[in-house]
Amino acid sequence: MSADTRATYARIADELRKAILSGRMAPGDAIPTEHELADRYGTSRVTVRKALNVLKGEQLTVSRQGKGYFVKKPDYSRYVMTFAMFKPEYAIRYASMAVVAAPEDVAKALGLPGGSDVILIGLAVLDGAEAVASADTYLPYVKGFPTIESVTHRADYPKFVDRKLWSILLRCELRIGASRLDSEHARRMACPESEPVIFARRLIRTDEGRAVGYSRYYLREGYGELLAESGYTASKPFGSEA
Amino acid sequence: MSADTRATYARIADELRKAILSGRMAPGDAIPTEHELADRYGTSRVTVRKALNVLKGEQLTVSRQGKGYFVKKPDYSRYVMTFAMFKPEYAIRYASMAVVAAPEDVAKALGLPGGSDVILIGLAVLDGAEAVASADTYLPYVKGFPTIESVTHRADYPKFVDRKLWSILLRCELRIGASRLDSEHARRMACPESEPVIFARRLIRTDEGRAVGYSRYYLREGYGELLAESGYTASKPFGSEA
DNA sequence: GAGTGGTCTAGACCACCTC
DNA sequence: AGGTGGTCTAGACCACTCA
Repeated sequence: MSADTRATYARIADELRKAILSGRMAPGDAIPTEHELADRYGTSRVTVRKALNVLKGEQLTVSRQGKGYFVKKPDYSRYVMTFAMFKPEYAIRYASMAVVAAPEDVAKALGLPGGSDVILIGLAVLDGAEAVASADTYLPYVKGFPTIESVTHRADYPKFVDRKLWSILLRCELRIGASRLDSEHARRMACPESEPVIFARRLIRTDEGRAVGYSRYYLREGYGELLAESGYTASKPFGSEA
Repeated sequence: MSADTRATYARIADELRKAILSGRMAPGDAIPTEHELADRYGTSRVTVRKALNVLKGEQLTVSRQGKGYFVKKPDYSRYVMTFAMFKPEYAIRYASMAVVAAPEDVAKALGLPGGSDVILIGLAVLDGAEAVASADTYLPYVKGFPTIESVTHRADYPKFVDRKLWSILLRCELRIGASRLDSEHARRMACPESEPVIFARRLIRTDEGRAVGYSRYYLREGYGELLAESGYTASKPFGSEA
């Protein structure tokens, strides 16, 4: 009786979503067929499909041709994490900026012959006066391409990358481990050596697999924790609306 | 001239995707209008919309009503990570299983009064003979609900949760830091004390925010690294197909 | 063969943006 | 006012599954 301004597909999706999230429909359960939902809501099959696709985008359902739609089993082992390294509240102090011979692990990660020239950008992340993180970024040294100067104007390396220098299709791999702080980075951050830190390495590659950047990160306790989220909330940011 | 068995919308999506990923269309660029694409491919607007929604689900485009579709700026600071703790190639050895008074951090995380009874499940993860990880899981002790016995039959806690004991709507938060191994867990894993480890804490909550589980994880170097991925590949698992 | 989801059409009207 | 995307219809045919 009340004026319902919402779209029909959104109403259908809302009611099904509520039934799933409340547990009224459990993982594996069949969802009413498209025809039945179309009849029940007095709408067309296309509209019902749109509602069901919204739920599919939210990772709540799956469909199998010839069988039907089913409530999906959630995957609590998949997490969404944000890692930007340079939080806005922190400052950056450059420690080194040079063309150097690539260390062995760097050459291997970047797929370069041992000892190739690479650009090294070393920096510390400061929370006030205290250094809470340290990073070494290595870029393949290609004449005339990403110059040191262009990099220095973009403290945040991935943002620099976004500026169409490379195509949109980049993939980042982040490997997270724990380590003791070595003497070089302890000195850079002026903190006790052998302190336990998060040791993360990020490899940036193009879609063809060519490595275009490699970074080592050392995160002290003061930097904060890496926060990852799973479950329904995690799927939302990637979900489609239609 | 060749028989094209693919669906029309898939072909349109493929060509647009290629244009975006190759850099031919850059972030911020406008995508041809629905009408233009419909004309160009000799198909209906509905089919074109389906193709565009596929790309939207892949996080490659955004649409703004009244304006058009645009190539989206990628977000390389969002990562997708898998963390299941119990890899199939590893074995599990239980170290303790008891009802205990909740330690302070556990009580706080679970939102219980200090000293409340909680179920503690301590275990080590074994790679052959060597312990590579250790976990302490705490569950609120509710009479007759998740009993110790039911938990022991499900080494993997989230899987146990999936069995409809709680609704599908759970959220996991994983906080990742680095720490030194304390004496208790060093003893449990029979390894040197003060070894640097990944120290992760996972909090599981219902959609209403009620905490239903809290775990502390200690991951040694031998456990392996946590791998997180970003970029186009990362958005795929969550993308919608329509 | 009956029922299911997957694809597709040729229109329609609305909401929003820009000029 | 004209163009854009957002919603929706009432059908159609195809591909797949299962009895």
